Amino acid sequence: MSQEAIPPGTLDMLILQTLFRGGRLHGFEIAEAIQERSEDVLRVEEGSLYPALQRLLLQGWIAGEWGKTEENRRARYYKITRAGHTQLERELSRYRRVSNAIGRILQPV
Amino acid sequence: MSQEAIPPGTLDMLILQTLFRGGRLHGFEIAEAIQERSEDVLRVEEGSLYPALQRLLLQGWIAGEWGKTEENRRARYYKITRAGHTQLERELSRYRRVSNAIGRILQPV
DNA sequence: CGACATTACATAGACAATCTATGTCATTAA
DNA sequence: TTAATGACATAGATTGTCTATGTAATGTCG
Repeated sequence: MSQEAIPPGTLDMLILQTLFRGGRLHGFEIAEAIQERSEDVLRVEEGSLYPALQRLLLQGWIAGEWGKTEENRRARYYKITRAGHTQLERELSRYRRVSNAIGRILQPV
Repeated sequence: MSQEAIPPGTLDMLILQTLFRGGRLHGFEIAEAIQERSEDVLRVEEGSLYPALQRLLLQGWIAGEWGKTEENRRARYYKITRAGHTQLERELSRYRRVSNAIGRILQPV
């Protein structure tokens, strides 16, 4: 089944939401979670994921710390911050607003 | 009320859908229709609109002809072609697919 | 009559955000 | 000891929107 790219402007929201739901995850797990919950429709490339995580760190919306996976590999674990949660709410409401607006344009008569 | 930009990747679909519904419209009317039906949430800038119309013309998805508005101004009137309608269907189904996938990620538990 | 706002189309360049391609390093498996 | 995999990372290409600007024609108002 053909996978789709993440629509520009939604990646940060999807990462924040995934961390909000998932608690403490490293990069790979975040990408996997997005792919799985989308039922394989969406796929996050690593070249999009890691720069996005850096942006979110820099904004203070997520916090990260180095650790080890169960398979004993180094990995950076992230969790969403209080400010990140506020930001998530902002992005969610903006997304819904736009989404509904597009829906009104698309809906027949 | 603050307006939002058109999400990247959706403008062509919105134009095609507007022409599908509206019949024969010129550029300005298309932009107005999108803004109105979105209840003023979305706004298409001219710098986005006209290049998009050129793309669609080039692809053969819309056809255009010069005419006069009711106020006697020159304007280019567009209508959607058969190929454009096929393309619209493609873009609609892709949009819904992605939209639903994002919905699954966002929905609580 | 002349200045100005408005309508409508158009283009160049800026900018944002994703992707592709590539690379590194460490661990586990063959 | 080599190969495959997991995990992170960056550079550069690409795409598509926006901002800013410009032209031209019509209608309006002092």
